[in-house]
Amino acid sequence: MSRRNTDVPSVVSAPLPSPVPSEEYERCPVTDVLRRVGDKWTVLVIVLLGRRPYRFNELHRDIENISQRMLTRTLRGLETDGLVHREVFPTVPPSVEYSLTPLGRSLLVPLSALADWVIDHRGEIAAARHAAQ
Amino acid sequence: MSRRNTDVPSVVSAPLPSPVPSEEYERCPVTDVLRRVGDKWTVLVIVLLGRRPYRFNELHRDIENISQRMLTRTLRGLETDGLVHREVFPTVPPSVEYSLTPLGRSLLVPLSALADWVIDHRGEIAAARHAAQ
DNA sequence: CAGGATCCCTCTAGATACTG
DNA sequence: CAGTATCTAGAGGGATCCTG
Repeated sequence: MSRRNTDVPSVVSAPLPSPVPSEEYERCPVTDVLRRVGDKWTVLVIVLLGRRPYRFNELHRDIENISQRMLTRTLRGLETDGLVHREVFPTVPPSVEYSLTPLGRSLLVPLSALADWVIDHRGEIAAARHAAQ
Repeated sequence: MSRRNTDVPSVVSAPLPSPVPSEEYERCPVTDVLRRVGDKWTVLVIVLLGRRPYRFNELHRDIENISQRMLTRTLRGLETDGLVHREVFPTVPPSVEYSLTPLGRSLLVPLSALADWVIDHRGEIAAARHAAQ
């Protein structure tokens, strides 16, 4: 892979066309995933499921203030993208277990790196925001 | 730092209280940064500025279809968080140059890792979405 | 050149109520 | 238990016009 900036590896420093055609970013897969992961609940759900499988109401209890609707939507979105596995046990009453797929588990690695960056630099960000008022 | 899951380092596997108190995620700095970076234009602007400094209309030309308003808002947001530096040259007509701060440049590293993950797995994600219809 | 101001529209989060 | 259905407020995003 060609790289212009040796300080920053990977696709982020790969050449882009100029101007960037709209299809390249409106459907940009990176932004696509960032938007999924950047919503209000998804990261928290992924982190919890990274520890162990959860049942629906277990998540509902452990994530304070999430509505049933948003929990359902978050889980459905993750399931649609193949990040979460949903297993229904035909018991009475019904029981559904959610867990990370191998794909979802692999996402924890870069997500964790980004989370570490935020933790390491949140002071600087807060200071910049404060300075900007 | 304590870790439960040795496969996945860092804060993502650190213990969380149960239930997670609302302040812990509503103002969660990780989600906060993810939401900034997860909007429609921010990543593209960061990536471009990671190559070289840009002037306003240069970005406006190179990012096809972005409105002036959204470019301004995106740059202001990045500036507020200390990720982008804005330098005004008092020429006639006025000239403004945008560049990444060291903080912004450091963000390229985990952002790049996440982008690489997406590139490596976008086939799986697309397949999962297709399978889910 | 680099925006600010204004209006508008869509999309999503969230609350509430109901159900197999 | 594990959801669905409906409604609303607000944010995100865009088009257009205007200016130091």
